[in-house]
Formats: sequence, structure tokens, C-alpha cells
Amino acid sequence: MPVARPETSDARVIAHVDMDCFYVQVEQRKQPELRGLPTAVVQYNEWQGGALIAVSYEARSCGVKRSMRGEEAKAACPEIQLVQVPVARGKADLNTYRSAGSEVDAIIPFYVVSILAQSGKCERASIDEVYLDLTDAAESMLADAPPESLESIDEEALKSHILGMSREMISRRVSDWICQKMLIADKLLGCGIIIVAEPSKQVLKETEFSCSAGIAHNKARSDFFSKLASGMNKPAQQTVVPYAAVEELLSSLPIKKMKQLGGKLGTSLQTDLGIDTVSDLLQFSETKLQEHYGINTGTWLWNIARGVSGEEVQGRLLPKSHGSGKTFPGPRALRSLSNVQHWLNQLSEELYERLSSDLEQNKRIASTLTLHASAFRSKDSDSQKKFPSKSCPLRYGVTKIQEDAFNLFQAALREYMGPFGTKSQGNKKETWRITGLSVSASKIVDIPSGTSSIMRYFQSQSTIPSSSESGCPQEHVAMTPSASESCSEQKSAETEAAMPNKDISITDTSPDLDNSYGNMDMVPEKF
DNA sequence: CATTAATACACC
DNA sequence: GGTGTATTA
Repeated sequence: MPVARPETSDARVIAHVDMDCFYVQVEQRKQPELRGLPTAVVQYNEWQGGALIAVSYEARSCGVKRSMRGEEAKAACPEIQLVQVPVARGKADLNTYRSAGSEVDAIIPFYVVSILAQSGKCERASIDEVYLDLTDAAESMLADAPPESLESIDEEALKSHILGMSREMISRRVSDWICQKMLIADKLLGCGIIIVAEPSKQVLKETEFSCSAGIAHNKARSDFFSKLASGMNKPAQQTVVPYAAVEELLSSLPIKKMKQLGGKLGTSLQTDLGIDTVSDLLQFSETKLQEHYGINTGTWLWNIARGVSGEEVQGRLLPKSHGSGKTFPGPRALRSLSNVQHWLNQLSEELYERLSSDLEQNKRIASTLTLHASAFRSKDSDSQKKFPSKSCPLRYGVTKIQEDAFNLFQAALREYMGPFGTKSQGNKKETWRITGLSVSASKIVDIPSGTSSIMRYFQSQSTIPSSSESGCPQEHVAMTPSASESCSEQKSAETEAAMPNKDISITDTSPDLDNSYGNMDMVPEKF
């Protein structure tokens, strides 16, 4: 649920930059012959041609939409080029897109923080989107080298759209607007246009990826207007929203198009209050909205209708969690523990691989492992019942994650099935069906730079003081089959040390990593 | 029980 | 810690 934040500074300059149909661009860079052709990226292709997750502008203009199946897309656009997402370990592997996103993330902040502004902020919003706070840079520019003092304005900047102005906009006009607007707030946006053109060009040059940007006075507006611009079938465009145009543009906007209102809240506004557009929303008092949706959401709604949003750009470029998941739709639903275990092993491998990269590249470690699953029970009355999610301390090591994930699953399964879970199955087949599994790692923190070795740090993070030399804390707890398995696995540390690719090898002299997260308190018992 | 696979965040 | 909502490729 959205939450209201007071808008502190009124004259910020915020840019929302996102890559145009990103996955398509990544594939087109890999296969340049696809450039300019109607192209889409699909996940899998066995069932109805796979699911489209990214669609090129050419394909969009022949009516192809995300959320179509590959076969539908072929029907709508016979010439469409369908590129499959790579598959690893039997599941879609998005790593090539993550790396491509990192390429971009490595360039933009360099401009924003190092060159243009001392205190420019950059926030990774998703795999291919960043928010930039260019306020300081824009203010400096306005003070030291305002647009009207420049001999020429960047060509890239001149291509910008200025929303609310006449359609037949030519560069001369843009240049005029940038230079002569009276409002300070708009002058700052003009500076924003010029500033953001720089990293955009550099990204194109170094990665071959084009991006679009929205520049406005806060996150909500820049986000919305960059999307509005990309919805106009025009890649590689910047869009700026003059102060005076905000009201006009917003008022006709369908409420469901607004960020945060695309789901249930938006539907509720429509059906419960008869609000379809922002101008409808403007008719409601803050109090009225608060009565319906609570103090926070009510205030947020009242503000957002007016284009007011106080959310700050966070200075963060790395993700806060990593996850690996897969769905098993329809007849593919998993029905046996061993099958579930197989897939948890695959997911855990991928997760561990990504945790290892994060550790190596960013010196960060995660401390919580969470398992999510979805399930249904065909015979039962409430086949809808939610499969509970479970978490436990994260122990580094493939086999450890695999084991812990499986144990978490079994604990959740017991809850899900209730007291009848084990017995009533008797001669009947198991009634549960697993339709989705995912493992994720969160609570990621930087390793303190002063720490002498990673090992020492891991030890310091141990959630219980090591009470025994054996390194098997479970011996004081009710011993379960699964727990004893993990103990025996811990004891054979040489086995794992002999496979440096499987588990992180810390210092050669410390086989103790396994024990650092030895707290098995949260690990469920077996049936 | 067919979009699939992430991610983030508010609430309790 | 666990649930639910929302967004986007």
C-alpha cells in the first residue's frame, strides 16, 4: 500500500531513465541482424509458443503485446522474430539481462555522481530503470552556465519532448523553451534535460542500448511521464514536463494508469467511489479519501492527484534481495517430495551462484533464506489455502541452501496440510500439488571493510555462540533425521572443500565456514 | 492449476 | 517473521 510522504523540497529535478524494451535490445545486440525487425523475447516455447516478456517497438506497432503467447504474437505479426530466454538448470535464466543491466548501472552513476554533481543520487529501480536526483547538478548549471549562455545545446537534449506543447515541435522551439522559460522550476528542468542527455549518450555509445527518460519535479511525475513517452512508440526520447502542464496532463489520466493504482486499490477507487480519472479524484477531499483508505493511503491519493510526491531518490544501485523461482502450471504441478527436492536443488544452485557473485563483486552477504511455494489441493474443500512461506538463517554453501530450503518446504507443507497431512493420505494419493517454488536471499549487508577475513566476519555473524567443538549445535536439540543429515554433512567438510566450485572456499586454513551459520533453530523437523 | 520470473515494500 | 499488493521485463 502506498504511503504518504511530505514533499519537502519543491524544486527538485528528478529523472527516471529506463531502457527501451530492454530484453529485446539485449538480444538484438547479440544478434544484430534482428535490429529493426519486429522482435519479442519469450520464456519457454513448448506451451503455446511461450510467454512474451518484452516486445520491440516494431512488433508493438503490429499489435503485439506483452502477455501474449508466442503463437498469438505470430498470428498478429507473422514476421515477428521470437527469441527465447536462455534456460539453465531447467529454468529460465535471466542472468544475461542482469549483467546487461549492470553495464548500464556502471555508466550512469559515473556521470551523475562524479562529473555532474557532487551529491547527485542514483537509485536502481529495477533491472533496467534508474531514478536520478539531478537537483544539485541542475542548480549548479543554472548558476554557473545556464542554458542561454551555452553556444549550442546538446543535440540529444534538443530531441526532447516537452509535454503540453504543440505537436509540431522542432528543435528550435525546444531550445527556446530551455533558454527562455521564466519559471525557475522550469529552468531547472531545462538543465535536467541537458544533464541527463550526457549519460544517455554514453550508455548508447558503450552498451549500444537506447533509453528513454522522464524529467520532472518528483519521482512520481518523472516515472509517469517517461512511461507516457515510451508508450508513444518512440524509443530513445527524453520527455520533460513543464510545471504548468502537469495539471492538464494529469487530469484526463485514467486512474488505473497511475503507478500504484494499477491493481486492487485502483479498482476500488473505480467501483467504490466512481473515480475513473485523476480529475474525478480531485473532487474528493483529503478527509474523505482518508475515511475510505486510512490516513496514509488517503493522503497519498490526495497528493498524487495533484502531482505531489515527496519520495526521495535513494542512493542505492544494488538489489536488496536475490531470488530464484519457477512455476509448475497445470499438469506440471509437482506431486512428490523427491520432485520438489529436485527443483529446490536447481533453484538453490542458481541462488547460490548469484550470492557468490554478489560476495565476490560487491563484498556483500545475505543472512536470510526464504522459501515460497504455491499449491492447491484438489480434493479438499479449501483448495485455495495459501501455502505458508518460511525462512531461516542463510548458511553459505550450495548443499546447505538446498538442505535448508527442503527442510523449510517440509515444515510449510505440514502446516499447509494440517494435522491430516501425514496420516489421512493412507492409501489415497497425496492430495497436494505444488504449482510454484522459489527460494530467495535477503537482509544483504556489506562486509565491513575492516574485517580481516571473510571467515572472521562469518563467524562474528553466527547467531549462537558455538557451544561445542563438534560444530554440530543440533546435538543439544531434539535430533531429527534431517538435522542429523546436516550434521553429518557439516562434519565432512573436506568433501566440500574439495569442490571449490560448489561452495565458497574462504581461507585455506578455515574449514569452519559450515559452522558459522550453524543455528538450526528455525530448521523444521522431518515428518 | 497456464505468463513467467523477479523485485520492493507496507502492514500486522 | 509472514502476508499481501504492485510493477515490469
